Amino acid sequence: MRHPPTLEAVAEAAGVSRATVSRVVNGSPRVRGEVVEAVQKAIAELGYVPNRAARSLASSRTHSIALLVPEEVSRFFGDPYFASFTTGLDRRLAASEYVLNLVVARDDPDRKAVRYVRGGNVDGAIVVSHHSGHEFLAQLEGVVPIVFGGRPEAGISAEPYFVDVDNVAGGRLATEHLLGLGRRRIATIAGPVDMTASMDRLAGFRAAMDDAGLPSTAIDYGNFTAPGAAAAMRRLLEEQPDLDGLFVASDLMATGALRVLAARGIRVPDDIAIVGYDDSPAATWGEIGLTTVSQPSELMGATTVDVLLRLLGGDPDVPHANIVPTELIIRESA
Amino acid sequence: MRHPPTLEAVAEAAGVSRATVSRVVNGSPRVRGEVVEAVQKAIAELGYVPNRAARSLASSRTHSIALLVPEEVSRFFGDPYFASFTTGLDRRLAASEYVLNLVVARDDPDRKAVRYVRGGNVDGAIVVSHHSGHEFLAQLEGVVPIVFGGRPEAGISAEPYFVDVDNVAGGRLATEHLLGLGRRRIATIAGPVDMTASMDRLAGFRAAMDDAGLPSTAIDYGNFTAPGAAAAMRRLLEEQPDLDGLFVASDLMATGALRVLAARGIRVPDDIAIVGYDDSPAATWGEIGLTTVSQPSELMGATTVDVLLRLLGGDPDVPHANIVPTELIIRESA
DNA sequence: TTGTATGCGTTATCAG
DNA sequence: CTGATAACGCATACAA
Repeated sequence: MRHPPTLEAVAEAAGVSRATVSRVVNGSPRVRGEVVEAVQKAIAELGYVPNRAARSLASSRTHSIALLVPEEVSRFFGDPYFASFTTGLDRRLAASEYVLNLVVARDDPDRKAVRYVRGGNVDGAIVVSHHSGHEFLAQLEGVVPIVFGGRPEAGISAEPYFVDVDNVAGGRLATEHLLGLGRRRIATIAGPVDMTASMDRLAGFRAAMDDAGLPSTAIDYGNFTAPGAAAAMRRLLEEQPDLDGLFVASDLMATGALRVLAARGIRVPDDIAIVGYDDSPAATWGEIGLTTVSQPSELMGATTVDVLLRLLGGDPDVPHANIVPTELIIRESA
Repeated sequence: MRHPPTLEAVAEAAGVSRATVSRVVNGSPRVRGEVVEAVQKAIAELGYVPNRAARSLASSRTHSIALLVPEEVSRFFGDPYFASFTTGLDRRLAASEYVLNLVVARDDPDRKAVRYVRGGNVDGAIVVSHHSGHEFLAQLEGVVPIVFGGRPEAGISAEPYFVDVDNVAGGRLATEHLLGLGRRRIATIAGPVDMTASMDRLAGFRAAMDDAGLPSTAIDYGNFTAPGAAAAMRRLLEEQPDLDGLFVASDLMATGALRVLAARGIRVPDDIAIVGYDDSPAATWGEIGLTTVSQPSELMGATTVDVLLRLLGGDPDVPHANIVPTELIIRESA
């Protein structure tokens, strides 16, 4: 592990001062053309790469941002939403000077994540999760700019920057589609009660049912997991066997519900029409394509980066709430 | 974004020198007890967190390692192997002082990944991928210690450190399971002859048969594809119609073999017991679950970290080849 | 346009 | 056991 070349070495090789080399490296316009060339030649020959720690120490900017994911690693990987979100984020980030540091930690016992951010490792952070109540995030308040993928629970941040879809509108959209198909005995499988996204979708469901003059009583909860949704589906069928419509708050949960229906010989969409949420890959895993509300998660990831970069760029009027549109993707299930 | 407290501030608050504070922070044994307490109190009160850039610059250690994944982001997330590998890796790393920097880049046009590592951002790197031929990795040679998850293709690294499964043991494991079921007329469908993984599995098969005093003559090759395996299956049945056991060197090939058996009305496992390899999703595609040899990917991730940490710790005799055991996943086919 | 000098926050090497 | 003090590699006011 030999010693890498420093600015000093490049300067010597090019016959200029360190300051000039630094200017060339940072693309300063006021350096004479031939000097630039000479320096770049020296850089190439020596294989010089700026030392990030030194650069960061001197400029107090790290050129890296953290993606904080307060989830289990397995959960992070298992959920297509995160995959898609991260893809959009990564793509957008690739076009910038920044690099991404992924910090996945469900709980943060040693406060490693907090120490990481507070230790000046990153210029900003993006937080994505389906959960809330991670009060350790409060420790990051005011340290660096933070943008949330999905509106955070109140209490985590006073006036957060976030990117989100209009989940109430999404829930309404799904439900109205079912109503438009003539379904009247419609149930919903919601996500966790401690998550705004989940609760907003439920609110949209209720609003649509109210508007149609129908009772929105068939409600159960699936915790955003397939097994959880399967259990919810069983309970719903027990209470109301003659359901003809179902809105499930995530596609992953929908797969769980579909499995239960298939096992009982209940046909989709003939007997029960189903609308999911997310337009994740899970929507097309099964025999029949799932009609679903599309969360443009890739766009959300990209937008989150945009917002953060504007913040880092010192843009004075970045909006706190950044809402991206949802749309209904119609397939076979409804 | 206020100015975070520095060592200096802590030193002043505790009435000692910076050097002493540094010692306390780094757990040096030779500091008087009461002084330690005073310093820790000051640290807590000020909410001091060491600045990583400065620390890294001074000590030339970053306490972070990179996970380099030369794949598409979507591929990285979609593949259960990576998910599981990363889970094991992350768990092991959580117990250490290190943090993980994820760098996913299929191609590296701007050499961002290379620059990142060469820029002194990490103390070491772990590389996982299904692909080979990523010559950009050669640029990292000698910069920091690197450990590969899975033996890298020759040419990427002269004498690489890597973690891999023991394919010979895997082939043996599968075959011995068949023998343990009382099967005696056992055939195998191997992979390509020019792949070590494939040949090692075959060697394991032969060794197990030898040990059992049985002839290992029923051998054919399926090129790791389902059609190839189907053809091999037909040839094997032609030569020896009374087979009662079969070891197929990949689950994908097993699906091809199973199709042939089904077409001929040969029952699995009643007539022929089958063991596959990989524990891939293909193992559960069919009607009957495939008993298969699984790569303990989570263990591999953890082991990769272990190896790297030993390297970083200056351990003089870390083995280059680190082989982890395989395990048998028993389902219905054998 | 270029060079000089200083400081960024820590660690590490000396003395004491 | 503790305190000065010199690096660490780079960016950047300030001079020239």
